[in-house]
Amino acid sequence: MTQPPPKFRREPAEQRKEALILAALALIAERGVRGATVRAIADRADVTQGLIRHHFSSKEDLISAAYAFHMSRMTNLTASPNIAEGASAKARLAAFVATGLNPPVVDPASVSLWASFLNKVREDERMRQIHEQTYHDFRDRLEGLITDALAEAGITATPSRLRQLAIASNAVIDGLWMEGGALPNAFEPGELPEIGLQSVGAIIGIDLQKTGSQP
Amino acid sequence: MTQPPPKFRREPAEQRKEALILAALALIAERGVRGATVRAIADRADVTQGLIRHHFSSKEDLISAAYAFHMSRMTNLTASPNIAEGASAKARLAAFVATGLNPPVVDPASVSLWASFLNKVREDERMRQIHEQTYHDFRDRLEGLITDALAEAGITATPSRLRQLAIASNAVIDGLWMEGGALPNAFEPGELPEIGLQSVGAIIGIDLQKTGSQP
DNA sequence: TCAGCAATTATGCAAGTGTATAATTAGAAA
DNA sequence: TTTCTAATTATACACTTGCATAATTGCTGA
Repeated sequence: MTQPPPKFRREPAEQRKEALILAALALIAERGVRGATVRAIADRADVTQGLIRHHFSSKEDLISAAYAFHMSRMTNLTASPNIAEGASAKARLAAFVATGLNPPVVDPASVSLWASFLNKVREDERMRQIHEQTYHDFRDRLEGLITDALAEAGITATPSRLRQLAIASNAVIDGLWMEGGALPNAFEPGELPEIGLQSVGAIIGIDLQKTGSQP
Repeated sequence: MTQPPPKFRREPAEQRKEALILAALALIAERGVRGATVRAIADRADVTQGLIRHHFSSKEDLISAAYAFHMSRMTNLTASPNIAEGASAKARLAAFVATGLNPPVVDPASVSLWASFLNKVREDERMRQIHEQTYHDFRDRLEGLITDALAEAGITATPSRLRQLAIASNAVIDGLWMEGGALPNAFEPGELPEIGLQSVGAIIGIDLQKTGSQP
């Protein structure tokens, strides 16, 4: 007697939750939050819809988890320095800017996800906190890099001015990121990081483009 | 015999269409596209739902019209020069930047609307065209102002460089606009235009802040 | 090997969705 | 006043939605 093949596989909870989150994110990016129905998500994850309610207390709960997951993923993407430890502060800042303006950070799906979540962020308190913290994390890292680069160049700046430089640089990066994702064909490859480096450099008063990777 | 009061008012088609569009926009800004159901829109416009189908061939049609209406409204808001005819090019550029970074252009509802529509833009060809044209209109106006301001200051720049300066300046404005709308409490009043003027000035190499309104 | 538990499926429901279609009726025109 | 038409309401239908509940079933530990 041969056994009939199993009708489904049991997965550890954490693993299945992540699979459901990934399916939700893919659908939200493709069709917006409204296209990410419980049934569509379950379908994409090759699972029946009841399972979602078993792992998440509600659809809102899944969406929140997906948002947190996505934001953390984006943070990790931009966090990876990708540059030698001993590099100059200027080189590190330049690398940070360039990373945020190249794939995979610049990506239509990412921008689409960001936009889809923005509305929920305004309603849901938990989401608002994730949003604010991610934004400030990114800006604070930027401010730190700017501070170091200025010090390295022998330029002094008040904390208030450093804050403004960080806000402005962050705005350039965000703006370019957004436009690059929303209008993927409007820019040449490499144009976004080039403009970004040039502009952040002009704002803080340091040329970031002619940067050898060596210290 | 007194006549019973009329049970409803007949409005000219264009007027009712605009009322329906405004109701739709208000709902989308408040609750996102998913909250803007046919019934909710009709309710807010003090009308029964059937009327929507009489004036628009489908809900999609209404949403498209609302998007075009909103974009045109935003364009008009930023287009109003609000500054004397004979003003210097520098002053006109500064006024343009400041207008885009103050209310009512900077506004949570506007950002929310923009985000809500972004997904639809990727699917719907008609919406994509509206989006691209609005973006390029704004950027082209910016490029014209930058060109004039540079010429006025005796600075020459290649067309390619002018394009890059416009993209960069546009990105700063967009980024600040977005952050100001998404995190209304994260910035002091007047901080956004201040940073915007400072940054655009640094990017193009002209101080835009110490600008008397006189030519 | 087998008992028990949690992961998974199966089924159904009540509310809300966009849309269609027919019945009213306000208001201008004659 | 009466007619006529387009604006408006009224009603209903088929479908989707999130959620609940009960019935299975894969797997692990004794």
